[in-house]
Amino acid sequence: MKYNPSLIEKKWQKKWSEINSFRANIDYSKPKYYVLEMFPYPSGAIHMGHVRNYTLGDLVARYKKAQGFNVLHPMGWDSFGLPAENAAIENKTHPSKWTNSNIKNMKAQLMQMGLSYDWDRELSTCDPNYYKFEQKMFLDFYKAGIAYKKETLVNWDPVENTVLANEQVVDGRGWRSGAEVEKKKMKGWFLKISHFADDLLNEIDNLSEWPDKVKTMQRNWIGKSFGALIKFSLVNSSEKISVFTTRPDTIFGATFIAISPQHPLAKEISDKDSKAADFIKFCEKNSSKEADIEKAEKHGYKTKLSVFHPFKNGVKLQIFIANFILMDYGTGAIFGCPAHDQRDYDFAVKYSLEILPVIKTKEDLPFVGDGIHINSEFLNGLNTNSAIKTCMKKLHELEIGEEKITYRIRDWGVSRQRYWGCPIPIIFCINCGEVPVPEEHLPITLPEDINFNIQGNPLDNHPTWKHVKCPKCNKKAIRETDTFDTFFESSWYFARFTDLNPSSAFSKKAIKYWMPVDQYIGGVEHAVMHLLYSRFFMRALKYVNSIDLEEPFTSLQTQGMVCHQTFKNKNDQWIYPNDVIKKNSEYLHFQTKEPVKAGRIEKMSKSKKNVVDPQQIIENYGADTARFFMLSDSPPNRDMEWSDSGVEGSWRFLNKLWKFVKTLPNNNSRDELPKNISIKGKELLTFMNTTIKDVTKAIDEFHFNIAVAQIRSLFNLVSSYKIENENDSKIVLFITRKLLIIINPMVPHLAEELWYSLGNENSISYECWPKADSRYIKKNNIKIPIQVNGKVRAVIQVPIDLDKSEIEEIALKEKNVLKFLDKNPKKVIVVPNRVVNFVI
RNA sequence: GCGAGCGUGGCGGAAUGGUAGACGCACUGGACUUAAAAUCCAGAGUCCGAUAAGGACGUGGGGGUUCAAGUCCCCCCGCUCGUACCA
Repeated sequence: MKYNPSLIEKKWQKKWSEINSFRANIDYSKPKYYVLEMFPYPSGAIHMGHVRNYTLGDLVARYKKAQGFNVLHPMGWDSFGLPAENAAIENKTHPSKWTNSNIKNMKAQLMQMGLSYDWDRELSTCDPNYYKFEQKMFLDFYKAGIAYKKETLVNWDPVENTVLANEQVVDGRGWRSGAEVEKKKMKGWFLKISHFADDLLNEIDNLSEWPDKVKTMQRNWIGKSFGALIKFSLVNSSEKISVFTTRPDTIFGATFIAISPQHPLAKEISDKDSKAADFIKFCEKNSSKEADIEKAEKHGYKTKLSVFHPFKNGVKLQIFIANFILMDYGTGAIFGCPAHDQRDYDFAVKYSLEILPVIKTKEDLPFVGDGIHINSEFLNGLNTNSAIKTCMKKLHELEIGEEKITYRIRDWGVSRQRYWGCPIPIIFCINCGEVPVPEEHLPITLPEDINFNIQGNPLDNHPTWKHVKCPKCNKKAIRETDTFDTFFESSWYFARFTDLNPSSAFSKKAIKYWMPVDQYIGGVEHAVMHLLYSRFFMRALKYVNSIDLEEPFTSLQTQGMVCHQTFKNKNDQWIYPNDVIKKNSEYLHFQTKEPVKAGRIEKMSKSKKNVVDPQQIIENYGADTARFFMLSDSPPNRDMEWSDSGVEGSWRFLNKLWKFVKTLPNNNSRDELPKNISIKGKELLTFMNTTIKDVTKAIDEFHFNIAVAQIRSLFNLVSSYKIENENDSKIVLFITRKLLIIINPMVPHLAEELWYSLGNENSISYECWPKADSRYIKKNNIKIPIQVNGKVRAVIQVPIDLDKSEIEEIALKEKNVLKFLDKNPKKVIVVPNRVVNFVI
């Protein structure tokens, strides 16, 4: 019988579902293990990125189950979001219809992959039964003072009458309308993540099982910096302007002041100065993306105002409005010290401002390093650190400044002017102002009858939905028509999975047993925002006594992207890999037979057409082959290349495995070894035990590609073993059983089928993960390289743990070593069991 | 721009500071076949050498630390992710 994946995969998926193999229940007799992959946005069909992510998670889930853990492995849908609205506009389908049909389709696809999810715990964030809890959470946050409303600038498309996401602004224009995007002030809801900034920062140190790169990125994102607030007095005015600086020591090098176009003072100035108003307008045309702001050419407008230098008598500093000063950081105003700051330097050169060095250096300006201060009166002769301290003291004395800690992180804006999101439970009343919706009125659900032909927010345009009576005074009032940012939903779904009870968001018992998530796996693109918001959310929920937990994820693994070769035809148009055939190392178009140019290997994306549909792969090769290939080539945290030949290789291997097990003498598999084991048999068992040890280590360290390589090696060895007698047969069977158990988390359908064909009666998923038998692993002899001046000249085989002197003696007998030892060695380095190096 | 990561044969990748290239793919030769596919066996970093022994070179580039560097340090180049309203 040939290996027929479509047959056996369906069979086992059905069986697992019948016996509820993966249903998770609280069981205090076992240690728990919660594996979670980042849930998908239901975009329509699964892509290779999903296949990779969920294959990794499934391996962990099945591996941990085999190790005796009580495993929770759930899956759900991050189903609110912008694409559903775009689809609604383009295809005239309702977001909910579109979303739910996508979910149905994608769920069927995930089912085909044989993933060990407890589908009883499936959730979808656009379901009122999910989002009703987050309306309650928001009210709790609001009452506790960690949710508040403030004014913010948004991208406004004047043609569509819509707020645009950064992604929808292309070269300063709306992607659909093509209209020039304007900045518009709008009020929106914010969560006080800044209140938890210190804790979020400090606790990073305790996330020992997180990748360092993610921790570093989060630290930098929070961006705590120690500095000073300095108040400058305006000339001819009683007003003062505060600036934040991390380098108060360079104050004597200050030659100008720059403020953000959104600074209140800029507003004041523009009221009287039309050119200033024009300049601010010009700045507002620019992109609001940080990258664009930083890369944009620096522009400034010289106002008529200036300030007094706090220490230099009679010296005045001109105030500029400048496009590169961010209102959100520090005080939205800086003093410019061109000699010791790159940006200030560029600005000073452009506007011919004075560049006054205050730190001694031989290097070119700007010099941003540490050094001895000059031209700085009472700071002269001091290094940076002492100059900062001395300056701070002086600022205190004169009562014009103080120490100040600032954070780069800004409060989280959660308002979106969109339909397909969770409604924010606030009512605006002319008499009573903001009124939280009474809890008994929750959930506030979205109206179904919406019109996407009218531009703007459908909730705002809806004829009746927003008109309500004020819960306090019963007079006419209107609902908040903003909905939540979808990061809101993804900030607590992992906790919800532990118990889907309808009455409250969390059950204490379930949270206590299952949380935190032991292993969280997802794309590295979420390294900061989603993961930081989730960490914040748990703290915020704790703050309002909703949950007793801080860190949501104990161990984190981030996966790289799935890439594929790109192809273009002679007209430089992208070609689907499916339409390309290879002939004599040349690529041709399948239909036209025209030559095709092979381009770079890039992240799979629809625009470049270098996508491979997982559905096709599963249909052609089966889920196990797709899974096995996903695991075999690249380490999970790196980008991987999907290659057709690589898939073929995995397919071939699984076929070999199939054939090998199917042709074994079926003598009712028993987990036992014969009494007499030949030398050859012992060698094989040594290899098996070493493999078990190494595979276990590789899986623990998330190096699944190494685990695959080692399993392949074991298979190569055991399948080429010549069975000569009953004892050999028993050994091979014994090893094959172990091989199937350790490959089961990778290719569960195949492993299960072969397991039964060996005569076993229970699912392989109930088998325990094998332990390496240390008696077999111990080696007697070891190979040691002999070097002369660091170059290998020979390799010797010696008993393990041999004396240094004896190793040296043996090494000196090697012909090729002697050939290079024309002098007496100056030094001999012998590292037992490792290396010998003669230095001449 | 800033923050973070990555860079090893023809390709994906392996390697506690200690024999660079495990395992696989592609390739080449052979077996099987009327033939092809599939399968099985063997070979293989590059160059010199005889297809040997052996040697030289070799982990993006340049420098450094060390008896010894893919691995540690400094500088540079390239690519990727994030950059706060995509998810």
